[in-house]
Amino acid sequence: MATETLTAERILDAARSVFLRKGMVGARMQEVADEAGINKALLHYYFRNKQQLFEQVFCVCGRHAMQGVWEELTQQRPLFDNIRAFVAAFHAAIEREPLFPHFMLNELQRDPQHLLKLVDLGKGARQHFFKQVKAAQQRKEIIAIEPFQLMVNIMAWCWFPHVAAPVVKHVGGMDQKAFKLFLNERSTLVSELIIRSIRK
Amino acid sequence: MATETLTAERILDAARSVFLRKGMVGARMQEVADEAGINKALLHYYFRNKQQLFEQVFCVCGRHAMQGVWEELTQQRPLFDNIRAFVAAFHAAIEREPLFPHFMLNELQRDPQHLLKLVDLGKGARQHFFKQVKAAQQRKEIIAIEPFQLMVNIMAWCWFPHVAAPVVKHVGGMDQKAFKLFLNERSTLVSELIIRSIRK
DNA sequence: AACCGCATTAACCAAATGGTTAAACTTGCG
DNA sequence: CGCAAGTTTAACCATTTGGTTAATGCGGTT
Repeated sequence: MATETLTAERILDAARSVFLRKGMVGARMQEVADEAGINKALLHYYFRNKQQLFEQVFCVCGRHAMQGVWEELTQQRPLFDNIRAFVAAFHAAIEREPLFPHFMLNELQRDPQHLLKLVDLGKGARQHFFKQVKAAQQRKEIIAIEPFQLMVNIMAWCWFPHVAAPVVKHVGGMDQKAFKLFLNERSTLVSELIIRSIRK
Repeated sequence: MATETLTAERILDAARSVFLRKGMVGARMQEVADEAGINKALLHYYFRNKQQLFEQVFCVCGRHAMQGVWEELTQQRPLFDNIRAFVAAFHAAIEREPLFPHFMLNELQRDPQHLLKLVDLGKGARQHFFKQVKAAQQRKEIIAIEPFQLMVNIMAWCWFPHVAAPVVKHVGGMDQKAFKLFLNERSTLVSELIIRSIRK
């Protein structure tokens, strides 16, 4: 039977869910097995050990969650439009996998080794972005700023509200619904304020 | 003998170091004991269990790390000066405890219960800040923006580079020294760009 | 010295957890 | 059918880890 791929798929789904919630350290193989509806031994039959299972999930998740987001930076459009599109795409992507930002940063802090598997993902997009920023600077459209600092600024405003979700919710006195509204407002606010912060 | 407070102090120091690096889940009581240069049983003699030890560390750490930072927002100064002072103070504080941002957000994600112990810390400062923002808006000094969004924007630019330190370092191709330089540049850049993003 | 209370330790315990093994079940095929 | 190969499971194992216990050390008091 071709049940193999089905089971493996079920395992990967369960693993992704558990790892995203608990992280590599906090995740329990038993919990993954339970959520996949299988025996723990079968887990080891498909994935030799926790580390290997984690790496599969990590790579797939990293690629899947940010799918199509980086590309928005490489389009043949004015810089500001690219920024707007990128922020909007990011917002939409995270809505599908809200725990991704925290998970990713957490695991990279724990073992920066994993960086090597992901860093190349947005490389082309970043290079294109840097070039476009420098061009805009030469045309005096934006202020003098290290392009990398600008990149970090954009990422910070996109990622932080999710990484710090519990704090933001609590300090702002929001429930889940209010928080979603808050994020929605941000989606456009962020691009406009980023542009405002650099426009000449 | 008054060695009691001394030992307890040594334990708390060791615990803070270990917890900051490994987090509550990844920390090992044995490692704390080793780093404090004592027996593991003595650890439980002073702090009944891991949870209690963690909570002590968490509270002390949260208060200590941000000491004097929030206050910068409550001074009788123009809004922009308060923002500049806050960002600078934050930068200086984090330099003393670089792992604090990641630790804090991680633990709050794991168990938002801890929020209750810290949320009141900056409450007065935030209220004062919000009032000042609204006043500046009425005087047409800054654009219309939800004060809370502005607050999140400031925090995001301050916290994110530290929370995402490994990624930032790696993508930017920086070693430790270059990273410190990068953060130093940011310290002034952030306040100026924040102001730029809202100034009318 | 005898004693008392706090500080400290070595040895131990029980639960959790990642991982293994050997047996059973399923399915396709000659 | 009967067997071979892949799939699934119950039971088991070794290690780690938070936590306990009972004994020892040690300084001050009478």
